[in-house]
Amino acid sequence: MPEKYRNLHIKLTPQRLAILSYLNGNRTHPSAEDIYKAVQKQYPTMSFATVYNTLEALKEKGNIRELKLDSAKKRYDPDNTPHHHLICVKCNEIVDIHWAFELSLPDKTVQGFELIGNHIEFYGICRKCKK
Amino acid sequence: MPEKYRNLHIKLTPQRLAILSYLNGNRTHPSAEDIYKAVQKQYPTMSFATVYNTLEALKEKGNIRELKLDSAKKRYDPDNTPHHHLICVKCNEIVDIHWAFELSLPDKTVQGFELIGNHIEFYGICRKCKK
DNA sequence: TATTTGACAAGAATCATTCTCATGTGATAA
DNA sequence: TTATCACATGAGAATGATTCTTGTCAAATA
Repeated sequence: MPEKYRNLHIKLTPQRLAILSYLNGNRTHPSAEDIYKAVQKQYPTMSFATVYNTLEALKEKGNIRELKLDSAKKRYDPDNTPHHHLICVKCNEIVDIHWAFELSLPDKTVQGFELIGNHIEFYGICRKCKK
Repeated sequence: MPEKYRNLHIKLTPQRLAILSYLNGNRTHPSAEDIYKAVQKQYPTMSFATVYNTLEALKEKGNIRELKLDSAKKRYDPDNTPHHHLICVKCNEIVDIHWAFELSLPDKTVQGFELIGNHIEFYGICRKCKK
């Protein structure tokens, strides 16, 4: 069992390990379907229920982030260090932006909200789609 | 016909005017269903097709923005001036943040993307949900 | 007037996601 | 060891937002 999964405190079944192994180091920000298809090669009986249940558990533990950048489907990011995203408006490719910004807000603009965090979406056209 | 709709260049039917009138000045970032319910009071035969068609047309003309902040459904913002959003992680209330930020990126981080724009999501807990 | 164009509305279709439920399995208690 | 419990799995049904289809209608134009 990889060191990084030690503190997950969820039952690590073979299916869950396969999902974790697919996510580990993955920079493609896969959807549930991407994960399902990939893991199904190894576990032909894998069901979407298991994929979604596992993603939900990982999300709760803070191991992955759910992205709303793609309006057609949720996508997941296994990199839980703070970072932002750049998305191609044509093909929906997502790349990570590891660059810090100072984003403080004047009190009067937050209307009594207790601020928790932020996330920047950059929009653009990727190299492939420009051609 | 209100001045601001002059340059829309779409056919302004009664149904569309009702939708525009509901959106005009609306700061609640309504979903398609919110719009449907509101306009249905005036036009009982209103259908979702008309709501979605109209929203699509308005989006194309740059009159409204489609928001992806709420993963359960698309929400629409009739304010087309540049601004960011603050969303309550509990009730999904969205408020506008009219505050400008300098968000330039070093070339090496954009991986050949042609940058178009950006949008910041601030997360927090609203006054009501804090109680 | 005849024709064309595009909007409307009802409902069907699609599709991502969630739910249900029967079954299985590993851990723990007796 | 055996019984019980908690929870994961998987097949498929259900849900619900959005999109599509199709027939009808009305305004605009020739």
